[in-house]
Amino acid sequence: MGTAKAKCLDGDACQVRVIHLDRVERARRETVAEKELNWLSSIYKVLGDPSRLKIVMALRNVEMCVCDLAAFLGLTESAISHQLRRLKDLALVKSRRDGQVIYYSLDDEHVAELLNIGLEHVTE
Amino acid sequence: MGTAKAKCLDGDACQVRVIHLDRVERARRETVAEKELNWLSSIYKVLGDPSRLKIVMALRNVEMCVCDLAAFLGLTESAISHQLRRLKDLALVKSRRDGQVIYYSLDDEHVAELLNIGLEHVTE
DNA sequence: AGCTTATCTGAATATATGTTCAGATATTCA
DNA sequence: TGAATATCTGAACATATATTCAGATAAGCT
Repeated sequence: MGTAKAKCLDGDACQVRVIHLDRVERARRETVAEKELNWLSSIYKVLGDPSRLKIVMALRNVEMCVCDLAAFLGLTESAISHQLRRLKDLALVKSRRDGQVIYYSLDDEHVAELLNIGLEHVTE
Repeated sequence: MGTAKAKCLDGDACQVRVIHLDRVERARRETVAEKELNWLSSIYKVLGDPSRLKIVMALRNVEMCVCDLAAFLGLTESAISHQLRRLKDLALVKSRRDGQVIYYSLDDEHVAELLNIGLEHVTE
């Protein structure tokens, strides 16, 4: 460790500079699988929009339908529907039909926990 | 509750349709403060990019410098630097200078916890 | 002081994304 | 069946964003 001179990777081309080869190799060994990492990042990304986050935060407490959420957020029902689909595609939200009305709620305990940890961080 | 007829909000204009006024009002009462919600969503957003998530995942285990991370991710050092600044602005990552080298690591226990909960969700 | 290394910065570009609009689908009730 | 309600869908547009490139800053070494 310390200030080892730059080393090369990737065989011939050799354009990559590395100071701590051991750390890079360790990171490579212990890295999360690409597939899971992409999945996880898409989950964070979907929560990384104020409208969607407001939706899931509301759904922590009450089951709601599209037009309730539209009234709550002050957005078009169409906009809400688009966002709910993204949340549903990632299995953060589930839906239940009762007649013409479709009720949305959180899909999973993990989701609520993810939100709670985040809230803790933000509210100290 | 049930199938109450559409009601109006926002006074005169009356363009907002609501099925469950009680739920909307409850959501309004229990909602997270706008400021904290925006902050939290920006934290999720910054983790919602595969490159940045890979960076913080690596930093869970080892302190690393810019060019180590560049080698690990296969990206330009400039790109890494840009991303590290975003992570630092949100206090997810902190830095420590040792000579010419600047070492980056996670700033907070909450961050690691946030990542671990996410990983649990993704890896079952 | 110069030279090298490590990191940062700002402009530029190509891509992704949130919302709106207009219209389609699905369900209920008369 | 037809009308009304609730939700969905796809195109379009304006905005945000990740990366690259060229050059700037900061620290160590001779």
